[in-house]
Amino acid sequence: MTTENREEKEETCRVQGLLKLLSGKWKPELFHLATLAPLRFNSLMRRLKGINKQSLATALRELEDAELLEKSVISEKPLHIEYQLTEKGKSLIPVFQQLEKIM
Amino acid sequence: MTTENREEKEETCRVQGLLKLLSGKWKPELFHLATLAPLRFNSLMRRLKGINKQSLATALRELEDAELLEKSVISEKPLHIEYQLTEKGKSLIPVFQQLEKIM
DNA sequence: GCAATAAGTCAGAAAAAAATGACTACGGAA
DNA sequence: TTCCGTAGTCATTTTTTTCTGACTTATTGC
Repeated sequence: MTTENREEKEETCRVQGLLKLLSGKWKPELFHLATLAPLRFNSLMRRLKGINKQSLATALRELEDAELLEKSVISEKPLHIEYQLTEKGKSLIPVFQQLEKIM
Repeated sequence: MTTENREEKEETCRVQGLLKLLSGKWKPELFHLATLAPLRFNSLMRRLKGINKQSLATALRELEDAELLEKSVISEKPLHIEYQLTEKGKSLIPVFQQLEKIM
């Protein structure tokens, strides 16, 4: 069996979607912040230095659509919205920790 | 301590570089193929359907620069080049396996 | 009622990533 | 010496992503 032949067992990469979802200029850090505490839009605008509303809104929506984050309306003094990790989102935390060890 | 206050312990995301490296249109699948067997340029051109030389060359160089892949000249019949995972590259395999479970 | 805070949307511009097509360089076979 | 396979590079175009600035909607404080 030559090295060339060994390459035959083709199979599409299933990780692609998740990597695409978590990549880009802001999403890795956004996800990381989400692992620490619930998040609010304007707070994120301040903490992700240099981001703009459009990009933040898009990133949040994509993570929400993928069910890694969920949105909830908090009925406190200034009525506001919080984003937090779903169970699926939390299941990614150990993966991130492993990645940190490798780098 | 309010939810807002809890967000204060800022810390940059260390995973960003690796996610950036492994994302993009072709790199996840390229890396995945690399986990299966050593790879050659023209074989990859055929297997990554729709890719072009430029993009493949760039992806390979980036993974090589990050020391996830290494290049070696094989002195066989038609002298050629093989790309294979480094030890650092191999350490990513279990991470990918974990990601696959989550999806 | 008027301004401020909170959480956005939208259209267009700029920047970054990916694709195209032509070209290069080397070794081996005919 | 000419052609083929292998492994690319380079300049330019196209596509995708990100940014900018103006505008929106709802709630709250004065």
